[in-house]
Amino acid sequence: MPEKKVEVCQEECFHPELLDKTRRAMMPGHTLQDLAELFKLLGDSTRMKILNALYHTELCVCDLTALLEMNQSAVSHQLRVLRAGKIVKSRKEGKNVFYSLDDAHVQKLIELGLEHISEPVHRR
Amino acid sequence: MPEKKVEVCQEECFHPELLDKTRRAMMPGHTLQDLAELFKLLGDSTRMKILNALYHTELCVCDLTALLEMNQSAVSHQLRVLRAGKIVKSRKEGKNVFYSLDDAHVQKLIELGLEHISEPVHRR
DNA sequence: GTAATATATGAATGAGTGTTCATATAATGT
DNA sequence: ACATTATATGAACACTCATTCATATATTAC
Repeated sequence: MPEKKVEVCQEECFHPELLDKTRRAMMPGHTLQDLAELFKLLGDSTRMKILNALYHTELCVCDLTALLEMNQSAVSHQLRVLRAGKIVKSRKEGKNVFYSLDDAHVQKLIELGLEHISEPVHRR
Repeated sequence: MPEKKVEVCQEECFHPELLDKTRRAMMPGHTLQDLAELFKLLGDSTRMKILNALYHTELCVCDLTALLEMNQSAVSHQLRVLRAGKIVKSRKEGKNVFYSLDDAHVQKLIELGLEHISEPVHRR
């Protein structure tokens, strides 16, 4: 059998010194993982609706359920995801549980995201 | 059969006036959808690695393939996703295709995200 | 105590998506 | 022309994840 084919491209293609430099400049893997996980939390329209609803005021689960016109169970599941990600916090009051945003960064992230999607047509 | 059970909670639970006010303050559905879709693009560790690699310099596909130690096909697929989302742009030079970030918002989003995940222990 | 209501949660299901494999396209060199 | 290399892409597969259903827990009212 001939020697195993190397899976990376040949000399004229990649730029070792640039690669090394880039590799050193990159964030550690676990940081990138955490970042991706954070954005994944924001990457669902149901959760985005919830966050937008909580943007100005706290709301209880059944407020959110009525607002989103969704299954209460689905709302609770998503709230759990957001709570686990430290995006929202909860406060119990009698039978109700009120949710609110837990981090000002979230608002800023949403605002920045808005700037991106409302950008004028891209070049090209 | 008795009348259909209403799926929203009863009087003492939700707050109609607050709900109406919140409803009016919320962004239109398609905007929230677009926002979620943008964040979904950032919500994958492979794509986040690519974006971090392109943070300071442009790179060709095989540079990225070597850097991520992944299948070239997987890298190309993810680049296509990022390109479709207007996150990166490409430039052809001979046999190589060089990719770079297409929007300064992306860097800002990543920086903001970093602030969130590197936040000191949350209250509570 | 029981009944009613608000919320949480586990299991099942179905849709979405990332990776791999095989292959196609495009550009360069001979 | 052919061979080689870089990149793109379609199909298949596996895995993740959002929603639904059923049910459990907790709180209030009676």
